[in-house]
Amino acid sequence: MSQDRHESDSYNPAAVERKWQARWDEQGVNTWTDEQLRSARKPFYNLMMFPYPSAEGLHVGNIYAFTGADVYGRFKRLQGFDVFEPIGFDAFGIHSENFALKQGIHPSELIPRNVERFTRQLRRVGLMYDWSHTVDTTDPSYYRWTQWVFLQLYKHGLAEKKAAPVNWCPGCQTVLSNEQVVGGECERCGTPVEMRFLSQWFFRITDYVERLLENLKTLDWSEKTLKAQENWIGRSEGAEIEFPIARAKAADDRHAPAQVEAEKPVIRVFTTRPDTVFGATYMVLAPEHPLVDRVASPERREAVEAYRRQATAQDLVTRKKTDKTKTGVDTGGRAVNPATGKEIPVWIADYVLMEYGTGAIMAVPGHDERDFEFATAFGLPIVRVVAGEGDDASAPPAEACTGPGRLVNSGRFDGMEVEEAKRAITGWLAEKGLAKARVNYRLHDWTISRQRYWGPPIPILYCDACGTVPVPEDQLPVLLPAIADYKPDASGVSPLARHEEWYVTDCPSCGGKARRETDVSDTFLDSAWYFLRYPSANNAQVPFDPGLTKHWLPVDSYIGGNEHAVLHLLYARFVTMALHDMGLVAFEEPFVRFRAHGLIVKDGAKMSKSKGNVVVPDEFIAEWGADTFRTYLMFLGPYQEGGDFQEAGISGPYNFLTRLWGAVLSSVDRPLDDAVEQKLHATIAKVTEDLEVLSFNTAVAAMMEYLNLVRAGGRTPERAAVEPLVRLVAPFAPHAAEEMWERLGHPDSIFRTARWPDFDPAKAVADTVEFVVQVNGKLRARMPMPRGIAEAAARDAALADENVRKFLDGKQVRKTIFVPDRLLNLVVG
RNA sequence: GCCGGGAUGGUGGAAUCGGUAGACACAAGAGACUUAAAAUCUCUCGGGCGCGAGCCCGUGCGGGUUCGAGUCCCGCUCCCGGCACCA
Repeated sequence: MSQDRHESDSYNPAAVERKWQARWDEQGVNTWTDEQLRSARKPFYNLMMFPYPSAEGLHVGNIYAFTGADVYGRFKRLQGFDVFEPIGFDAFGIHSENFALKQGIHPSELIPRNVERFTRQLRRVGLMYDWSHTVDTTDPSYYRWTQWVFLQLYKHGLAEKKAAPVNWCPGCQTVLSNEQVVGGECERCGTPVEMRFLSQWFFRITDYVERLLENLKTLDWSEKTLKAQENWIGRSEGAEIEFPIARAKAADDRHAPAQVEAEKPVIRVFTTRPDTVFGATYMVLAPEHPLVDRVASPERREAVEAYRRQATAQDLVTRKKTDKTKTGVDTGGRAVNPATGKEIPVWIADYVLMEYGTGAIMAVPGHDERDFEFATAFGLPIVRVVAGEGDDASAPPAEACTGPGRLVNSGRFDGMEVEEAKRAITGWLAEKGLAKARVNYRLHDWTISRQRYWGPPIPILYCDACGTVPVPEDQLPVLLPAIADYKPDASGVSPLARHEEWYVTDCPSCGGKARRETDVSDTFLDSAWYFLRYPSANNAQVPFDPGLTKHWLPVDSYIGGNEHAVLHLLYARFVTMALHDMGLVAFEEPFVRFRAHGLIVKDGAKMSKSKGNVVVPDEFIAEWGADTFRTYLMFLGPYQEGGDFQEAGISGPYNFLTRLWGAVLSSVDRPLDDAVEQKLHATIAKVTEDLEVLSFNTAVAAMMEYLNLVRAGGRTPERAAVEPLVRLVAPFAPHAAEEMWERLGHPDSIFRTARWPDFDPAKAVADTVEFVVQVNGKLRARMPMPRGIAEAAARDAALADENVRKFLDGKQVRKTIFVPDRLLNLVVG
């Protein structure tokens, strides 16, 4: 007798899941051939952020994120879309390298091991991935094209090498992007970041800043993600104003008169408050400002130098602390306030940052808190130039006064309101050539050089004869050599710079000796274009096939963590926009819709090794099955807010699936009960609406509620009652749904043959409603009423109710509020 | 400091075009079935009063608008996330 029959009628998750995962693989249920990708009728690109394959393995947070995205993808598939759901590994980067160093295992050995483990875990969860279209950023067949992307940006003038102040992490011994510096510390290792001047490759993301900001309005993204991007870009409107230097140093004039003539002896400042220029009583330059030497008077030079040394030696954490006592020194130099014509002193102080604006400010102590604090500490003059309601125009403010008001002590602008004065004063100074309206951004160009080993080498050569030469595209990839001594050092150059046999090569242009760029590129470049690669993952000829790209992109739905709101998402947008301008892709924005999922916490705290509250998913899946685990994760809270992982709670979804299983197996062919039919339609409607907006927890609740009715009192369920429920539950518990689907007599996979159930809105509502009667807004009676009951009839029934009459107390009903099918409110007294 | 999001039973959370607060689930308690256990099914489950019908109170705090407020407005407190000596 064939043992292929079902041994048992009780729900055995492990057996069911093993069976269906094997069958999906055998039959290619989730994979696409390139031919199929080309001919798909209703393409739907369902993307989730690919993981970094850490040695710890997949954690609950990953599974939570992926399951939500997968539930949505499966839902779309059942709705008839051709869903492409790929996955890959973001395996380059400092994270991986640091871990490899710690373990003493070479990353080229460690990473494949981690990838393998991740793959095994992901498969166990039953995600609908197309395992025939994966990417691994460390594979030469992938990073070849990452290097290609670099070259495209280079060719279009968007990549340039320049000496610049950079964030240097002494811990990781590499340069970091501003995005990777969190509170003055390295995002990876927490070491305080120092400022260094190094020659680095930059991408000119600031060329795109206005579009990156403007396009945000067109995106269907989570509000918090949009806001984070907006904050990060940090646009502020104001003016650039010139303050002529009053006393240029005599020494300079003597030694380099021509240069002095060429340079305008002015200090430029950026301000968002040009209206307060009459109140600028001194100026401050950042200690690193190039004009410091020029303005400093000979007798102050020593003090200035001393302060400068002290300020630059300081790490950026301390330097950027708001609550720090203000320090600074007078340079002895003076500048002219272009509004008042008066000479004012020029100071240097570390509260002015070289990297923002022009690195110099006009200080208006009367109307800026920092300037006020500084002026108070050093006895500099404070003048009021804006007076609010009840302010004394003649007296200097007792604290920085930043509110609205009208101008005073500002000559012809007196009496003008602040906003108007901003425009008027900028215009007035502009006429004299001393100012212009300017927009300033917090966003800086993207430093992509990394003095590390574990990344794609930057595809650039330096030739004595030809200068900077891009590696010809047909010579890509520039392979990352296998070296044993990949540990970084304090030299400021990459470990690759220790390998002459690698970096010395022939110049492709003149044939002479050339030297390779020894830095590798930032990991964020790897992930800034991976979504373009997936459909073309098996094409070795091009980075992304134009036809497939046109057919499948932009991405229809993208789901990931909000920790990437400003890093990955901004870079991906920039790269896409640049490729669009090169005519390589048809769209500017890569992700039409993005939703940030919430965080899974344990006992109210973020899971972390040090707290010892990390939940290892494997054990739960082994104990309860992937279907229960998935359903539980989706049920525990609103997906976009995350929730608390409580072990006890998992039995709820398990019971639900078990009860559903029992209902399916015991179901009989019998016409649907009226009440069940109504609830069925209502449930389909609810689940459909909820899944579209990722409200997974309420969708699960609706299904539970429906099953409770179907099984109420131990009644035998109708087949027609449970069959649609199997389809509704399939996105959450795909394996169990397949098995139940099969036992209901369907030979092929539910995801291939079944359609998402339709509902009839007319049948989704009950014939009888529970009608509420209020007296003066307080609930006094509930009564079953036929749907659509008229106000008059409802009123008659209400007035007949004993309790209602009691509260009416014989008084005149002054007013009646009638909400159809809901309530009647009688207002008396 | 600025910008988002939030605060609802013992617990996770439902319900916001203003209209029955606490769906669904966990935990707890009681019961049915069973030799027993598991499984399954039924009931109770915000606080107080009442034999009961029912009544009063209750969605972080204080006001307000409204026939009616968890939901809207004003003023606070606390928590989470982003930005921050950004000129």
